[in-house]
Amino acid sequence: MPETNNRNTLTEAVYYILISLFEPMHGYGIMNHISDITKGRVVLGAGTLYGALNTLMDKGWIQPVHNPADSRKKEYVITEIGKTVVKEELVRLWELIDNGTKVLSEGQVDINEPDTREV
Amino acid sequence: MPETNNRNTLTEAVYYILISLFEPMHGYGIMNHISDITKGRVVLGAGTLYGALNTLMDKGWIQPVHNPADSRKKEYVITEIGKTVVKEELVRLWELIDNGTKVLSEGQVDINEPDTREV
DNA sequence: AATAGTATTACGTTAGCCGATATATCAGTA
DNA sequence: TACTGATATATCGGCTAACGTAATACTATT
Repeated sequence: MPETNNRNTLTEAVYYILISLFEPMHGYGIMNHISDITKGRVVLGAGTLYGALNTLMDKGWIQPVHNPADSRKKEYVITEIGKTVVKEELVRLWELIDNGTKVLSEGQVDINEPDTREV
Repeated sequence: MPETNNRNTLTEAVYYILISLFEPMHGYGIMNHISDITKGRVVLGAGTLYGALNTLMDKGWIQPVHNPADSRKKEYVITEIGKTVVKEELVRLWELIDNGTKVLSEGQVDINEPDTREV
């Protein structure tokens, strides 16, 4: 029984699906949308997409939307819970960037310089 | 043959190991350091840590450092390649944050408002 | 000897992702 | 009409990376 569930990070696929669904969108549209806003860097396979959609539905992070106009297209939209998850993920991403830029700006410790860091 | 290798993202563990090694550090110290700077949010298991260290050595992102002072401690440090990887990861993280904050600031489309979006 | 610090690996589990495949609809066109 | 290509949903199966646990072992300090 793992007490510390470290899997509280979103994959890139899930993250982009979630932020795509701040407006209602159908599966195929999500694929194209993600490819668009990442300039082709992130391209989801069909298995990834529809698999993730099911998982997200089970978790209650997204929900289906009925659109009577085109019965062929099944639309989804993010839930309030899903929005909270995205916000929490953004906090985590900020932490990563903070810690990363910190060491990059500090650069290397000069080996000839006396090291005044705390032990 | 997958043209689009989508595995160009760092895991949280690898990311934090890399930025820890902007100054030389030994395995056990890395564990504690990561736990420190993430305020206990990220705690690596031993297997995760040493497994990742080996992988990173193979990739040439980190390299061993000899410290004659304490032969018991095997120190590592990030390479130039490793630093480049971190910088590229930061670019990716910025993209995620940009796209995320964008939809969050835009908020929801008001359902009573005429929808002027493109089709 | 006991304790704390440190390194290492073997092993099992799971998540995540992709490719292949099947199916169906629609628009355009030959 | 029939064909074709793009659109669209869905699932199965398999591969791999990632992770954690546990166990082992060594060394320094007390």
